[in-house]
Amino acid sequence: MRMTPQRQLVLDAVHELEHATPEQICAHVQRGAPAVNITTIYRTLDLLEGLELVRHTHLGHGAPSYSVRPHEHVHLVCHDCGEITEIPPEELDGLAGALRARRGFELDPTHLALSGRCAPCSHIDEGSHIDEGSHIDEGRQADEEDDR
Amino acid sequence: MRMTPQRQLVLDAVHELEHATPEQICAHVQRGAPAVNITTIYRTLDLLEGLELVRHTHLGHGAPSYSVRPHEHVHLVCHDCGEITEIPPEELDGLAGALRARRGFELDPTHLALSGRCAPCSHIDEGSHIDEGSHIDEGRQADEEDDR
DNA sequence: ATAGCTGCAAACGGTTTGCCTCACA
DNA sequence: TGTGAGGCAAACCGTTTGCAGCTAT
Repeated sequence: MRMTPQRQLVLDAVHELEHATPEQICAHVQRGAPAVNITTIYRTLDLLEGLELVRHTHLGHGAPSYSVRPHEHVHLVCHDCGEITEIPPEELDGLAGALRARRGFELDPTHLALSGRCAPCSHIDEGSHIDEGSHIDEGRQADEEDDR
Repeated sequence: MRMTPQRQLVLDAVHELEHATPEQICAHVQRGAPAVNITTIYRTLDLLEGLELVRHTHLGHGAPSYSVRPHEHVHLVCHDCGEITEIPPEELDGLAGALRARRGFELDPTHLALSGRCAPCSHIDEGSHIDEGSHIDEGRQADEEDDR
């Protein structure tokens, strides 16, 4: 395997962006090297994943999110506002131990996100819609077209 | 809203199939009513989900899986062989309580699957590849093209 | 010369959209 | 008669494939 410029660029992009979809990585790479094709992004991500340099996480809907390998954590996705929170994998140790003991299942908590509602969204609902969307900013919204 | 024949058929299919993708539901419905279009399946699933009659779970890759609402459980997906195991949501009560207490996050454990390796796959690996793919049957495999 | 990497275009699976028609309250 | 449901075709996003040309060995 050769570490070509394209491959280095993709790896750099994954490092810089943290939690980026292939499309976002592509856009980032193309800012410096417009000729790079999205096909190459996909092929390279596959390759880097095989080398255990990066890994991807499914956040629920749409495209997976890539991050660099040593940087592992569990993702909590709010399905109201789309906010993503990271927590250390150790918080799932109890569950992981139980699953291993009870059914021999080796949990890999970083590969799939956990879904639910973040604190602000839970509170909004308790107080019967105080101010719809108050803490939701432009960046990424999950209103109607939420998930799926 | 009217409970049209198509809608009833989709709801029936979700009941009968349990954990079916929209495409599978469509195929099932079309066995009895070939004219029903996949568009209708999607629209109806959306609708039934809004009515809280069904819900979908992301099993990681590809299409989500729909099941009837009261029948809830957590899914464990093996990313070696693709096997799906169901466990009662109560097994995550400890984790859910911790997330709620520590960060106000209301976990919805049925919406996203948990990923890892099932017991047989873990054992294969411990014994350094005794018989590659021994317990894996034709139905659904996850070898190379596994996830993503 | 030959392998491997890349770009391009086309296909793909899953899903959504627009539009036109139809049935029914 | 007007509203909403369904069918169809086309668009869409995310991803993969085939193939041809290039490049470093």
